[in-house]
Amino acid sequence: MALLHLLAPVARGWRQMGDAALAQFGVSSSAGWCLVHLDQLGEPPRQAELALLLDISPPSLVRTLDQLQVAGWIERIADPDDKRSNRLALTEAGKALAEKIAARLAEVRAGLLCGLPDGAVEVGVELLGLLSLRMAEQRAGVG
Amino acid sequence: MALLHLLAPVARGWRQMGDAALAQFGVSSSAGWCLVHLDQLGEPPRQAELALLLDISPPSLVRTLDQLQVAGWIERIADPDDKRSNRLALTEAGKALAEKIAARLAEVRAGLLCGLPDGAVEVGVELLGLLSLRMAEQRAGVG
DNA sequence: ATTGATTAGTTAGCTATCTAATCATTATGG
DNA sequence: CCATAATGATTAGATAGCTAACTAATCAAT
Repeated sequence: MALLHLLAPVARGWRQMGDAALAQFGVSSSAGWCLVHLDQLGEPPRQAELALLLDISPPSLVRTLDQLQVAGWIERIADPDDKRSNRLALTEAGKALAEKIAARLAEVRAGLLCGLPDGAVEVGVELLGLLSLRMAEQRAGVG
Repeated sequence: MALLHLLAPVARGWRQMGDAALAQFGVSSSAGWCLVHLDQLGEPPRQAELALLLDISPPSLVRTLDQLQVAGWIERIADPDDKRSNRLALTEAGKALAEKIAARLAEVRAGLLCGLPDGAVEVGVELLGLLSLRMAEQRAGVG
């Protein structure tokens, strides 16, 4: 019953915990996740690919990338095969930062998830995955 | 692992489904929930009480209440016992609208939650409730 | 009774997200 | 080969949330 109502505040809380944990590095949670994903990908992705991974829209990603680029942590490299698209690459400094951030976020996540009832996280992931699918269907199918 | 990453997009999706379902009434999802909660409460609450129910901060509520008041669906009634506080009451029209909205949102919720694995919703509620608690502790205790 | 702290609501300004529209480039189909 | 469609990134403008700071009113304590 209250499940759907809990989603937004818990999501906000998680973002705020990330923001607090990454404040020491001078980046927000959303910027931090950009860096972490870029570090984990082997090949420099296009912006739309990264947006898909982060579950945000391409326009939303632009601002964050601008900040990261100005700060010197990423580069937009022109794709030689397609002049419309950029490839997103970490700088040296960005790669080092991404690793610190990943470690910090893993700590925060571990602190938050430790000692939960057996199997709860798995059920939760399955549940949220299903809801996500259904929402995507509704947007596509009914609309 | 991906649990925390799923929260934000699913929460956004749910809000968007609410917005779409309530567009016919000319209200957003957040405004709609205000009305529904006001209708379900017996006594006209103060703004801070409603904010608590909705899991948002009191300043965030102000804008929504302004809109609802301008649209003629709620009234801010001066509390006779405490000149600082308002009591939030639905107008006649607001009460009628709140009931339509509650029915519409219940439909949407039912469509989204039907046929999920046994007990998944219960586990999800427990999980999110626990996370919410831990986040509140961290904010209070560590900060 | 006056001073100081707290509380209710608001305002101002920030962030992150969204959609719709635009521009440049690439792909496609007569 | 050219016209049209589709794609990648961006810009513009909207919304909902937040914190910090402010006003007005109430409470508490000497």
